[in-house]
Amino acid sequence: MSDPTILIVDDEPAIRDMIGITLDLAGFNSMSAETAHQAHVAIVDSRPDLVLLDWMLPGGSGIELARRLKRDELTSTLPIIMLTAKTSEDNKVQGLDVGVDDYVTKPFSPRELVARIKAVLRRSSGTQQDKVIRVFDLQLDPSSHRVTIEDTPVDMGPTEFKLLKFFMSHQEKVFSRDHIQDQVWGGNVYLEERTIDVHIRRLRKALSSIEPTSINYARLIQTVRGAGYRFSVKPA
Amino acid sequence: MSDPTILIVDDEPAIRDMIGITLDLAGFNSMSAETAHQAHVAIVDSRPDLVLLDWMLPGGSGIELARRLKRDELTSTLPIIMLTAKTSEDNKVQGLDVGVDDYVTKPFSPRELVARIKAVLRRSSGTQQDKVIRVFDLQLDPSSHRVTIEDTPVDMGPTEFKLLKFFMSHQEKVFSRDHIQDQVWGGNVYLEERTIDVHIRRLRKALSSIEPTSINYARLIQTVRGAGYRFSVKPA
DNA sequence: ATATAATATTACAGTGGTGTGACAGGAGTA
DNA sequence: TACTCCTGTCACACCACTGTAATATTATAT
Repeated sequence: MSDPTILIVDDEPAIRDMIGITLDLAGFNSMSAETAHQAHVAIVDSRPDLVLLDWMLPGGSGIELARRLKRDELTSTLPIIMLTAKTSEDNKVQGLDVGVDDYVTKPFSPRELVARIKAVLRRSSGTQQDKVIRVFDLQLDPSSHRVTIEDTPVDMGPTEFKLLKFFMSHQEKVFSRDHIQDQVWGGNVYLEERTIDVHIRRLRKALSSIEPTSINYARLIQTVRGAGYRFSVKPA
Repeated sequence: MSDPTILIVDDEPAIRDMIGITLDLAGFNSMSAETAHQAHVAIVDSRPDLVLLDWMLPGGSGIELARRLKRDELTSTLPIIMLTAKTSEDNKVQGLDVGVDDYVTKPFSPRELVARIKAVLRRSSGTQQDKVIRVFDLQLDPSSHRVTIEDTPVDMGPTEFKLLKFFMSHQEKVFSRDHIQDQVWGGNVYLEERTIDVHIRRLRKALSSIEPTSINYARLIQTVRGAGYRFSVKPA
């Protein structure tokens, strides 16, 4: 996996720069946003691996953003570290209540910040992203970037892998082509709608290639006419 | 859910028309305003789903309008996409700062514009909080776009799905064909009245197809002679 | 009972959404 | 450089779905 990208959300340019430099030195990619709005746009567009979020954004929108991110299913697994000048227990509790992953109080040392970031990334990658997803004898292992059916490797391109990973981690739910594009390609790429179809086709083809040992796993990728596609264990 | 309405605010008629045509082709309803004042009236009156706002309105009132809309509680959630000829980062930052949801620089391709509009609408519409509707062993799940009877999937077309969803979320109430047409097909299509009957028939057929394990769910769709149809748990 | 209005049912042709193969350009590699 | 793999797009084919008209059936009124 390439270097994780960290989004810094703070209204003070000096803080943003300082943290940015620190993170670069520590081997992270960093990007920054000044407001909650900017941050939300950046998150949807660029899908960072972690967000450093200032508690005290103008308008008190910091915690509001955190709450929104955790509420929305699509961003709820995105790790968030809150930055705050206050040390009061109240805030801490309130922050963790929202579902924030960790908490750093200003002033903090670069070393502490980096350590906490690494810890959170390690924790979240252990539990969330890198967990093997299994459906019957179809296995997808994010960490080794591999898909197997009954322990036989399935050959597919990177895009099909991402597509399958997205579907397998959001089963039994229909996604429009637009939605799929957002999730798999990212928010600021413009595709012909039918392109999705072609990749679906390639994914199905890949899943069928191993057969016919047992069930046809391509059937799990279901077309919902007029609505989009769905990964489902139940028959269509 | 009918087509979203987009308000175009630009002082140049040519631009308004061009965008209007683009949006119509993409399946949106569009309306336009020439000045910030007109726009504000239109917003209050017609409550569009999104505003495309030219940055450079005469009198520099574009950004002023954006700020006002975001400040006013009643319109603060209305998504705004700024249009501008400038590519400078300054404007971008300033625009996002005001709370604008996205930013498109002229000249832009119709495809990009439509893609951004869709993305913003998707983002702002929040997570679908659609809950599963259940009547006895008949279940309709909007998020997976599925209808099941005793966990057996029921096959039906998109229109029948919408029809059933409408009925199940408005039980024990009679609806005229006109009303059903408005709700399921949308307001601006002309249908032969009998067409509704045919879809009712198709829906009943689909609901009967799973049987005969227990009750006949087609009976829940009741004909009310001279008035319309009704979804009811009680016998007719 | 018969007539009449309202609804049910069937059949059908047009359309739009999706599946599929082919292709050219691009990114990465040897 | 030549090669390979991958990607996005197009063009064509196919079929599920749609709306309508025509016919059959049922309910209400005379």
